[in-house]
Amino acid sequence: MKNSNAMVDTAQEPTQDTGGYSESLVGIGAVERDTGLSKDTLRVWEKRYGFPTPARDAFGERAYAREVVERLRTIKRLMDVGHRPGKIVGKSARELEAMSRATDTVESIAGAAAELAPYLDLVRTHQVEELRRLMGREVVRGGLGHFVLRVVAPLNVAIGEAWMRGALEVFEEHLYTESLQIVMRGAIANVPQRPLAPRVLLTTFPHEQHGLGLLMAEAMLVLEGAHCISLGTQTPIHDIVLGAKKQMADVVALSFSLAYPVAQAVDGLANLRVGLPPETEIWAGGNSPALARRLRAGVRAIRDLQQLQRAVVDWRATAASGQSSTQMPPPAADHARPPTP
Amino acid sequence: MKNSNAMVDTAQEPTQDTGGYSESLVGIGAVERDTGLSKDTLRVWEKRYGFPTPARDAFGERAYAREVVERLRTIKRLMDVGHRPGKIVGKSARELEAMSRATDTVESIAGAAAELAPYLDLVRTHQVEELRRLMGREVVRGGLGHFVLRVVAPLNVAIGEAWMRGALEVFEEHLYTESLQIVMRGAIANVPQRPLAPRVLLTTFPHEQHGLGLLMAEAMLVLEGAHCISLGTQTPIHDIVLGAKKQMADVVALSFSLAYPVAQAVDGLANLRVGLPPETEIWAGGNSPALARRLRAGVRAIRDLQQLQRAVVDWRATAASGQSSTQMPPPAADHARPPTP
DNA sequence: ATACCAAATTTGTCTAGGTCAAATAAACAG
DNA sequence: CTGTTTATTTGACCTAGACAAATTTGGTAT
Repeated sequence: MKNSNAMVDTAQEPTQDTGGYSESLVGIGAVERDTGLSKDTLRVWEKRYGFPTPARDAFGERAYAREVVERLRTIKRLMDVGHRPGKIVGKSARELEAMSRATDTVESIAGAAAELAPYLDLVRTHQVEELRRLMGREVVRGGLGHFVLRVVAPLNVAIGEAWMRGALEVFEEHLYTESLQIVMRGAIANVPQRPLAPRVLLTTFPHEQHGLGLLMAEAMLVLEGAHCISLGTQTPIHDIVLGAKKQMADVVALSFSLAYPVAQAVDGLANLRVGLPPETEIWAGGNSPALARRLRAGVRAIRDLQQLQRAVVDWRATAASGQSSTQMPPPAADHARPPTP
Repeated sequence: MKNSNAMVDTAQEPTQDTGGYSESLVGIGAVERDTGLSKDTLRVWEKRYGFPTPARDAFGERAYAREVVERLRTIKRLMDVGHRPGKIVGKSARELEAMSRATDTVESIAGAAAELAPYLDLVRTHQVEELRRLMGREVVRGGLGHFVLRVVAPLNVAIGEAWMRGALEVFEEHLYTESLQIVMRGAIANVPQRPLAPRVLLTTFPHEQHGLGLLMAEAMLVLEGAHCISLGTQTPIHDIVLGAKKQMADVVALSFSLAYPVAQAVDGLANLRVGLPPETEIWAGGNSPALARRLRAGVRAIRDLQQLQRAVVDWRATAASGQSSTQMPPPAADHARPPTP
């Protein structure tokens, strides 16, 4: 069969520091994966807006330049913030950048706390060990809850922003993610555990790449004393249903990243709802714009991490009448114990 | 725009336990997501093999029945193990099941060690806590190296097999993976760390879903006293190159699962080789058949985990003449310290 | 101004049928 | 039995058009 990524794999030049001119072109399939824009969409944009107008390789197949993919990503991001394709597809990189900055500043003001600078610096200088140590120290000092709410959440925003405007390499983002994951998993494991209600099954839908949201949610839930069962990322809906039943979960918690296709999220949630027994709640959190819309009945949108804790409290209040685990013991203290000080 | 999931949303009946006859039909987009078979593939199968032949909804669009999707999933599974579409697409559910079972027996004989039974039982009965505890205990008792080599490796084979023949639900496999990950990460973090040569950058190529191999490799490397920097899964090749340079890695270690497309692996390795400086070694491990072929010069195939440790020894022997870190200190002891006994 | 409804526009998913290189299997030669 | 052709299989990609749902626009009544 025709190699799905002939161009992707082979045409990719080393891009040496030798200011090399690199002619790397990628196929439509690769662009779909990288941008989240379907092949259909890419083709229809080409026809309607005249962009992108990729070169053609020897076989007459579309060959997109790197910068074009980059621009498409920017466009996708602007669309996620509410812009309409017709207005922005076709605009020059310069214009797009202007728009990005316009939106940025709005959020940056809110987010750009100076306290994050040390973390960002360490990421940019690839000081993994030091980064991990700094995070660990912060967990110990302020507690896991404090760490998640005041450090991780805003840091994620900052990192995401930096990545979007190209200020961060992919591998730097990977280093960050990996470090954070290690620290948080360690911290979660060290929260004194008592199996209390509700039983919460955590996971994401298929194709959701980002697992950090899940980890943050787990942290908050564990602190609240809930009993967490994480399936990791990318569980098919049918299996979420199965798992929830077998584990007798009271709640299924899902995480949706900004990039996750809205249609799939809405769709999936609807399917999940019909699949699960009515008494099993569904909590959906994350940055996805899908959660801004009002969701179908029986799905609760969790807009931020504090709300997640409130949801637990609510659940306990409601469940007090009719559930087996009627007791409402006080939540665990809001801090993790360090491994061995 | 046409709703990608009109049918999914609306036509899907509750599927209550009330033995209800449910007429739930799903659109082609949903099937693509659920099975991983592209729309193109589904349409071309329909034409060539006469299966699946979905009903059509009011708008003339394909509407697939639940059981059909299920059967497609089975077919996909068999294909992942090497069966060709032409031979199996169109076979009845009964025949497919027979094939699934046939594959087992061959491999089962090799793998089925009785010592794994306790683990498998716990997975099948969803005793996550207990599973985690059992694993943790084994780590403490026999050491991390022993755990990885004698338990995790064969267990992975057994689990993979069970999954293949449908004896394991997806969510059970997720539970297993998640538990194992927690235990191993914890154990790795507890190996006394001294930053020694070689510096090894660990990651996988894009689309590689399985991260366990990576974790196992990291465990062995850390035990050998190597300095590991993990980027997690799915790093674009270009970024692996960038990361390796910035981190001054001596070795880039990749993991390839059985399912990973052979062509992409070979291709990617070639690209990576030209991208990296010649003195940076590439070690490729995993179950992928791609590693059985002889690889291009400058890429070392790591066939099993012991060989990985040997590779480290070899590297040190070679590097002794010409590298900065010439010393060859004894590797760390082959066991992790329990968190707080 | 504000709320609400209807018409016009925008947008992306789907349909159909065709082409072709790469991967695999089969046939054949040494 | 091991290579080397040749044949077959397979899915990614292509063009071009149809159409429902979402969004915007325009108008009207409150």
